[in-house]
Amino acid sequence: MPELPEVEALRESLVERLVGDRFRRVVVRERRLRRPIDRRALQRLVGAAVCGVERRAKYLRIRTDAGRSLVVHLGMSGRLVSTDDGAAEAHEHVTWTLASGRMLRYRDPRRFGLVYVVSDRTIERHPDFASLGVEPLDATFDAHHLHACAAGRRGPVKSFLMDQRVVVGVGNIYASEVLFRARVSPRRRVDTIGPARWARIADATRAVLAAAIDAGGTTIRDYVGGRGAEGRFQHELAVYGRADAPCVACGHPVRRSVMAGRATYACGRCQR
DNA sequence: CTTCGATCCTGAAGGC
DNA sequence: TGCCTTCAGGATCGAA
Repeated sequence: MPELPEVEALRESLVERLVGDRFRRVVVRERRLRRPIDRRALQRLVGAAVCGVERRAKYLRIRTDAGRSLVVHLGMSGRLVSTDDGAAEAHEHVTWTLASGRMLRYRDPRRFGLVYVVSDRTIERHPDFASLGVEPLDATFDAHHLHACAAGRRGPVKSFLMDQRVVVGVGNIYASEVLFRARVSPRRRVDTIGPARWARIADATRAVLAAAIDAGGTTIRDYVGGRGAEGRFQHELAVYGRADAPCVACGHPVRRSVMAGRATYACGRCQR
């Protein structure tokens, strides 16, 4: 479900709700996520104050003054929402109560997500974080970086863009959107891409992700922000989910295909 | 090493 | 209405 813009929008909405507050109680109803939840580790964060809410790739990191961070990954169907009160709904696997009385709720029907605690001292060496690529909104992300990462590879550029070891945060929706904006076919092999296309891909990646963050992310089905609000970028999608509809640039029908088992959308006329 | 396919899980949507 | 199939925003694992 959530790609970088959704997690970043979530981060922004949770910062003001969480920082300065303190975990008072935690209830784990279902521990079987992608990896089992460590109840005791979550329990040991009770009493700790939240001192920051950060994002790395698609991971949300809630820092505490205990020198440990609560890490949340939303998988496909996860939600993390801050409320003033209310009862647990279906598939709400973890509920935190904070000193302010506010609640933080993790809900994830498909259970592809993650909730765990990691020491700030070792988080960079954690297997989830150790091999992550560059942040697409950092200055080090550019055409040169993409070109260098592509050396020795020959697969399609869409899979390459979604490879979190190359650049983080681009998932299935934004991969199609970025390549449309860059006018590059998702099936184009990376060993046939020259400097001009890499530059367009880097520029389009930044532009699409930034616009999606501004719009509060994309809500296709499950995603909501930290206050339960849907994103608005679904209204700005150029190709994703628009099979057979006219291309916004040339009017040619948008084509849906399947790559690596994932729905892929492109304009066969605009993208080469 | 890369790349591909299968897999984890539930619910919504569409076809008949 | 109800049953069945397909599909869904992620990431990992084993195999080729």
